[in-house]
Amino acid sequence: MPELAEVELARRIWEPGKGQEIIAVESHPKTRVYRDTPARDIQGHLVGKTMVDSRTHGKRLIFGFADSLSGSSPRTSVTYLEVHLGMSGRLFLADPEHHPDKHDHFVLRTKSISLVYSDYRQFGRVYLHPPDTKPWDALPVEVLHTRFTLAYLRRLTARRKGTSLKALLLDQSIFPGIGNWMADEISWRLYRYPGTALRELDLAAIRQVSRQVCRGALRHIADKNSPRDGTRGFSPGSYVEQVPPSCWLFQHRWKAGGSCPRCHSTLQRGTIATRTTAWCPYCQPKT
DNA sequence: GGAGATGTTTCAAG
DNA sequence: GCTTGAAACATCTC
Repeated sequence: MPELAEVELARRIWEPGKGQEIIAVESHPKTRVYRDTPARDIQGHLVGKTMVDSRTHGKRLIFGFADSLSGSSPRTSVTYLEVHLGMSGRLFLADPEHHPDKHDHFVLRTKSISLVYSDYRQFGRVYLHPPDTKPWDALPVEVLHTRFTLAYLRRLTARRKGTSLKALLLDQSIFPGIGNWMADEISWRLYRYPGTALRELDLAAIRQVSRQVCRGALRHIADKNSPRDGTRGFSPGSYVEQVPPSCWLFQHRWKAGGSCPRCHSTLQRGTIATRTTAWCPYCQPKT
């Protein structure tokens, strides 16, 4: 479920773990989320370390852990744990004695709280990067980064002229962090049918609107403090509740008989680029 | 009981 | 060699 802004919200939920020493790691080692990094590796590398960093990159959550500092000892190396939430993953806080339920794959214990990673569908995954490798160095430029220029985008899409707008926006190597609902939102704001081939589209407009939507989504969680008692995690799309209803397609797309917030035409639904897609037949006509 | 779900990877086909 | 699309993954909700 999580896209760009929800991933940022998840990061904030674990934020109270920063500066705290991990005294134990509990895991269900056989679940699929450990298909890249075995649970025992994570256990071996994180116990006794302190969380010193947390950030997001697209849909990826990256938490840095270093040896707990004592006195004047020099800065030690940082090991990064990366979490991808897949479709149904979530992070939440629990009390130090939290008893993991069957879908809580991963519990980092500190003296005062437990940091829990839960994912019932197990499409998510965790990676432990070798010490001092910065995972984001190898990741595509983020949509809101200054290096996400038109020239950069042109270079990446040079051979993709036949691909649909929807498929393009969902390509994480080009638009990291954009997911299904954001892709529909961007298409709607561009007044283009999501199945339109890239050769018929204006890449500068795609760049501009995708940045708008990313910025807008992040802005609406900016004022939210990370929940101190965040034991319930977050619900999908919870942050968009504050968006004026008339301004976002998102608010309407799943309602039965949902209508376009601009022209009030009944939204259409179908599968484009293998994903459920909603669009307005009047504002986004097939060409 | 059946369909569908806000994601990614793999593989086959074009 | 590149792009595209379907299937698979595992479980819950409607």
